[in-house]
Amino acid sequence: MTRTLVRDVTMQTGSTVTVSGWVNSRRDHGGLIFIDLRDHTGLVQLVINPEAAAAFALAEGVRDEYVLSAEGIVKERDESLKNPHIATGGIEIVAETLTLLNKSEPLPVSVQDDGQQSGEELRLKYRYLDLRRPKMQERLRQRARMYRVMRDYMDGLDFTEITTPILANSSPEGARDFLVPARLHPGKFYALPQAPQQFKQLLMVGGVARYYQLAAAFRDEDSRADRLYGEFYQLDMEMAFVEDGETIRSLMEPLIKSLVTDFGGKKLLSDVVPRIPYQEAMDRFGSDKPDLRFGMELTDLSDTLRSTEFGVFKNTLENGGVVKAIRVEGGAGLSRSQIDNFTDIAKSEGAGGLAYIKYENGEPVSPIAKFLTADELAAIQERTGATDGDAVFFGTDARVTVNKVLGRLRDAFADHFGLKDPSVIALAWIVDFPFYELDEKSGKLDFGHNPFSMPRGGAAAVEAAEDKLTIVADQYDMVMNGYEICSGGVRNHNPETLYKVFGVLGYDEAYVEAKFGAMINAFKFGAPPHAGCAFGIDRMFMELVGEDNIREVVAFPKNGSGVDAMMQSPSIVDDSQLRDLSLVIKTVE
RNA sequence: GGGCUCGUAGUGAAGUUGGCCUAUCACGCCUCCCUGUCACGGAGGAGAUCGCCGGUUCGAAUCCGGUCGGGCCCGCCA
Repeated sequence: MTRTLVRDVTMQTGSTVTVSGWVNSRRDHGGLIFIDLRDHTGLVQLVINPEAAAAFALAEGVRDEYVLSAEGIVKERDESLKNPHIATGGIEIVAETLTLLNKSEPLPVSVQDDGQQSGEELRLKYRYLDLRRPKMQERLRQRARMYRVMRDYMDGLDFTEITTPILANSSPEGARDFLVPARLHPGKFYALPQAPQQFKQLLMVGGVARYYQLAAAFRDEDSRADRLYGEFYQLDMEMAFVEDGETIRSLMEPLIKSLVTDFGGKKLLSDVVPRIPYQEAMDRFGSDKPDLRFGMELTDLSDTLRSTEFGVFKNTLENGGVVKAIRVEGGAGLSRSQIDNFTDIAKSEGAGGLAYIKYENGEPVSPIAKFLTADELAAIQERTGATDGDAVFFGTDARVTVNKVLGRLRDAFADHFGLKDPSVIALAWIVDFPFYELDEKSGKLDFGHNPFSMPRGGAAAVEAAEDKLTIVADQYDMVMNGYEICSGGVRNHNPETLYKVFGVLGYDEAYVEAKFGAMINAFKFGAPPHAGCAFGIDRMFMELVGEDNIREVVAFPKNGSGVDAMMQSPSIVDDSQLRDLSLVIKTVE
């Protein structure tokens, strides 16, 4: 007995077929029973007449989500009975035999897309039921298609997919590791890789030249709406004999564009993907991952207001801070309580408050207007381009704080005014990240992004720079609608330069060798220059299919506190397992 | 670690300025009726110690304190 898929049933009109699936719904008319049977290809209506006595008797006891097999003749429906809303609505199967393959208790969550959707907590606990929903089925298939597009593209460019170890080593930089106790080496641990970074660089030394991988990455950091707890997937790639990031960017860009348009069916804001230096992005958008679907660029008014007598601005400017502004079109219509909400957002990012000017009936209306001269008010309006109906919001503080505050507000205003067109994807490369940055708390110099990237100009430039903060790395992120979807860089393949960049932070050669022995060693044996990057697949997919929660695009995600509500992991293990691992559990404060 | 927020039948919601709440509605569930439905329809029924603990009060789903769990955010995280 061969089974026919529901989507193919129409082609079998007039023949006898066998279909199998779940009872999507049952409509019992007393002397006639309809069952909508669902498989992974769609729905089809079974008609069960009393003449098929055994089938009819069984159908009377059938409930939603029972698993059935049905054999019967595919019959074209009378015109008046056709249902244009479903793909198989032109036909129905007149069942001759029904076989009950399995029963089902009433479901704790809905498996229909429409109507009430259960809370996420329940959906995750019963994920196997949630996955029956057509939308979730489609997500899983779409994701597989995206994998295929990426693999086809990389294979076509002669890249080789290589799987790197999951049992790897703890890395001192970056996120918190997941540790795995090593049974054969009591007291020692593997770590799950935060990224295949070191392995892929070693592949370059190994002569692979063009590597990629759809790689699992593991990080034990708290989750967010756009950040999974624990594990996620990257399109990780690396390429030898590349000395500038532009080579990588222009190599990967067509793939992403095609994912946006061909795969995602979205419009690109611009076919030219801008390259925006990090500092410029911070100054113009207040973010290193700006959403470019809308404008609202920040205006620096520090020079304009250099001689103001308004105390708040004056003090900040005298202390080396800045005054910047953001013009919000239509912002004059914001209510007091709405502005209070934006003020709270500003404060959460470190602002003391949120000054603003509304432009109504040709007049600047503002609590601070009386502290500003007419010339200053005119200059503010001219510089920001504000017109009637707009509002201008000010940030005044140290430059980094102001950028952060206004960047966050820019995003919040865009949400409020609905400026994020879901059918449009705006891409950008953020380039030239600072190699070093100042740690805010300690005030000490630290690596900005990744210590393994090449400082522009190499060791000589590091040596020569008086202010180490001015050293730039050939390091780049790709941004998609305000989400960072890729990070990469030209790597430092030179042992001497590696020692140098660590030396600036006070680490000696012995430290570097202890921490990154394999890589340093490898680099002594003819390491080619190389560069690469890694795209966050889950996050990219989420944006392409228009979800705003990343758990929606993963089959079995953990919840926000790292618990798999379905499998109940993590869990307690047997004492014998701990003994094997030479471990004793002792809870510490 | 911190901030905000949510927790009411199987599911989704209403009620939350204390009292006609003996907690409302929809879906689902159970029983019965129904031969053209496709959100089938009709009649009836069951199902909730309002997350948990404690307090205030004559009286608590409602107020207070604590606690547990979820979500969003900050920290953290390429």
